[in-house]
Parts: sequence; C-alpha cells; structure tokens
Amino acid sequence: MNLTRNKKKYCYQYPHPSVTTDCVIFGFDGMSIKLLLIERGIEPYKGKWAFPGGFMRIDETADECARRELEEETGLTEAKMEQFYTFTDVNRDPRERVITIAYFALVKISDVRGGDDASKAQWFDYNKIPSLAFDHDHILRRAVNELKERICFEPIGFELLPEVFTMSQLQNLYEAILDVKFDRRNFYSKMHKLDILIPVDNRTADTPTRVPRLYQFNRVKYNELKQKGFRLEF
Amino acid sequence: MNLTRNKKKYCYQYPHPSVTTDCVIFGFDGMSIKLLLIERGIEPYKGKWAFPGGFMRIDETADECARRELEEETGLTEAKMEQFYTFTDVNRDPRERVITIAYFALVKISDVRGGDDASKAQWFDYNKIPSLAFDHDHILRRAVNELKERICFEPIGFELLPEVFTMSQLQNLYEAILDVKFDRRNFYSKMHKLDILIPVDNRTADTPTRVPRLYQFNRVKYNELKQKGFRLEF
DNA sequence: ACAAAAGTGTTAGGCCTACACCCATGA
DNA sequence: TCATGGGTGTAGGCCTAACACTTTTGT
Repeated sequence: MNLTRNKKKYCYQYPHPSVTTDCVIFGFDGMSIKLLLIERGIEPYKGKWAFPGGFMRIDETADECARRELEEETGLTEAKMEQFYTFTDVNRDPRERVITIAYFALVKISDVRGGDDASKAQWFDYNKIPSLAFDHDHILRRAVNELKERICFEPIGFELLPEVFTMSQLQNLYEAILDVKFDRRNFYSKMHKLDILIPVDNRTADTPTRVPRLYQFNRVKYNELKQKGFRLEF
Repeated sequence: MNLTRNKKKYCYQYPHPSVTTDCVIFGFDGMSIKLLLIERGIEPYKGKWAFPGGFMRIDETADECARRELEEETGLTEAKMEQFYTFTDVNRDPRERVITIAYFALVKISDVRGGDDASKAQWFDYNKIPSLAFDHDHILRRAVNELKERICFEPIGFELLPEVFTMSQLQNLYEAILDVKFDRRNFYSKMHKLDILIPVDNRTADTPTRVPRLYQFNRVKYNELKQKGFRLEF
C-alpha cells in the first residue's frame, strides 16, 4: 500500500483522465481490406486483439504519440496518420478513466516486416476480425466510415497499393472499401479521365500480350487534384 | 505552499493532462456567418475572447461536458453538437498540459437569449473575429473547414436558418459559408430538385404579390436524404 | 474446348452551367 | 423613372450508367 502510494507522485487538485492514442491501420492485399492488430500481452483484455496504441506522454502531442506507439508495436515508420475521433466513454477502460484519440493510416502491407518476432502484430481480413479489446469494435466502425467517406475525395489507393498495380486491383480496392460492384468499363474510363494513372510499360517483345497492363500513380497530378478538391461520384 | 499541496489530492504514477472541451458555435443572420464567443473573466488570457468550453469532469463524457459547458456559458440547450478534432499541442495552455476536444454546433441566432446578463456571450461576424485566447484561432480554422465540407453533404441550413426563410437567405448562407457566388436561377432549381423545401403560403388577398416566397424545411425528406447519402455539387 | 480475365466504344439520360427577360416595389 | 430584387426556362456540354463482343491464356 505504501509502495503504491509512493509511486503516485503526480498530483492534481481535480481528477485527471489518462490519454491514449490508438491507430487503425488499413491494408489491402489485392482482394480484401486488412487490419493490423496487436495481441495484448497484459491485462486487461490479455490475449485479446487490439489496435496498436498506448499512453500519451506529458511532453508529446497526440500525433507524436500515435507515431511512436505505431513504430514500437509494428515497426511502421512511414505511415501518414490522421486523427479521426476521440472516444471518451467513462467506463471504456476498467483500470481508470482513459480517453483515447483515434488515428487511422493506410499502409502497404509489404511495409510491415513480419520478421520482427518481438511484434505480435498481425493482419486480419476485414470480414474476419476477432473480438476486440476495450471499445475497439466501436472505434473500428467509425474508422471504416471515415475511410469510406475519404475514398470519395482522395485517390486513396496511392497509400494502399504497391508501387505498380493493375486496374483490376484498383477496382477491387474501391469495391472492397465501399462494398459495391462497379462496371469494369466505366471504372476504367473514370479513372483514366482523372489523369492520375501512368501506364507502366511492362510489355516487352516476348511477354504475352494478355498480361494485364500495369499502372502507377502520377504523384504530381495526384497532389494537384487533392489540393483543388476532388470528387468521385459512385 | 502547504495549502496548495493539500488541495492536490488526486495522484497518479505518471503525469496526466487536463482535458477540456471547446465549442465553436456558428450562427447566421441572413447575410453573414456569425460566431458565438465568450469573454474570459479569469487568467490566462483574461479579457480575451474564446470559445465556450471548460474542463471535463471525471464522470462525464466529452459530449456531456460540451453540452454542459455550452449551457452554463450561453444558455443554449438545443444545439446538436459534433466533435470534430482534438487539439494536443504541448504548450497550448500556459497553466498545465491541457488537451481540448473541439465541437461545433449550428444554431439559430434567436435561440441565444441575450437577456442573461451573467453571460458574456456575444456574436461576432465571421469576418471580424477579434484576437482569440489559447490556440482558438487554430481551432476556428479547422472548424470552418469542417463546416465547408459538411454543407456539401447535409442540408445544413436547417439548423442555422429561422423556421421560415426566403430562397435568397438560403443562397446567402451557402455563399457566406463557401465564399462563392451562385447563379440565382441555378441555385433555385437545384434546391427545388432536392425536394426538401416546403413553400409556405404567405400570400393572402391583400399582400403585395412581390413579397418573396417563404419556405420551410421538409424534415421528413431532409432526414431521408441525410440517411441515404447526399451530395451537393458546387 | 472452355472458362476466366482483359481490352475496347456507344448511347441515352440527368445534372451543371451559362444566360435573358419580365414584373413589382420603393426610392 | 430607375434601381433593386424576385420569378421563370432553355440550350449545350459533361458525366454517368447500361451494355456486348473479341482476344488471350491456362486448364
């Protein structure tokens, strides 16, 4: 008891909550949306899966905290993370009052090195998410809505797809996120009209002619488009 | 010194930030966007203007806190508030580490009773905002962006306009928020096509025929539209 | 030979934009 | 009588959605 009291050396006139960040990481394997989860090694919810995240330090911003925790737990350093909502339910953590500032990020699956055996990070298919710790299912639902909204305004594929990709992969991505089906021909022409795709010359004299054409994003045009406001009608 | 120490009875093993909510309240007077500000009565930033808000209690959610603070400081009880961003810069409050969860709300100007002389709340024209306390100018910028985005997805006028209004007022509202000019005829037909306006019969035998037509929102259709996703192209 | 995926173009309908004229009111 | 603001309709262009056939490859 004494020990416990001695450790509690940061005192305030009024009770203060703890603040954490959690990060919803989306990936795409060419067919399905994936989510990166961490298996919890400690109580509460030991053994359950959760989003990477942790306590914010007193001298770092939430953005810094999210980036730091993500790197510590998954090795990811490049992900562009964006805050999307702060969850404040009073009993969302059984230990004490904890509010969490939630982020999401879109990453290429290949950027997560599975080699790091200290990491308990694992990709899950969006349709096969296990039961999650804390209120993370709640967080997930909001993150998915956020993603659906953004994809209509930003050519998000950029972050989720490999450097070069086929038109079918791009279409699969949109279909997986929005949970709809598009006419292939209309999708092709719509994307071409946006003028952000560069065909990659993967046809040499001895490649079969029916290998799908490869594309990469035109980063210059992509950024221009993002600047002046982009709207994709589906 | 002893006094101060005695008052600090909530102790933790690690330092905890304080958490506040702040609320950006938008109004519309028929011509311009207005913001509701509070004059600060205490340090820091005493005498400066700021958004209504305050410290979150340990047993309330951020939503509850925002609602409570708003009512305490402005008397508003009906406003639908939505969280839009959490600001976490390390030095945003000179007293201690404070993060703030920011909300915005759209209200009818007439809902704020100026009668309450305890209240130091005052409407400011969006183009004549004084210097603000803390990082509230930063919060404002983000709130305005949020508003601009939302007005393209939700017939927001509902919340900002009086019960009945003219088409010109509605157009002024959109023009003020998005900072553009529309062709009057195109705006009329676009709004009519949405089918969320009910003409109000304000023409009696002895009214002059050239009084502008009045409308009110069709709440049923408005909600249907909001449900199934709405997109307004400007 | 057959299934599966890639490549390509046309048409009809709806929405957006630009634009002009008349009427009523109040100064 | 003049300026201001309200009321209405049309034509052209662009985007979207629906839709079919051929080629190639792998089984």
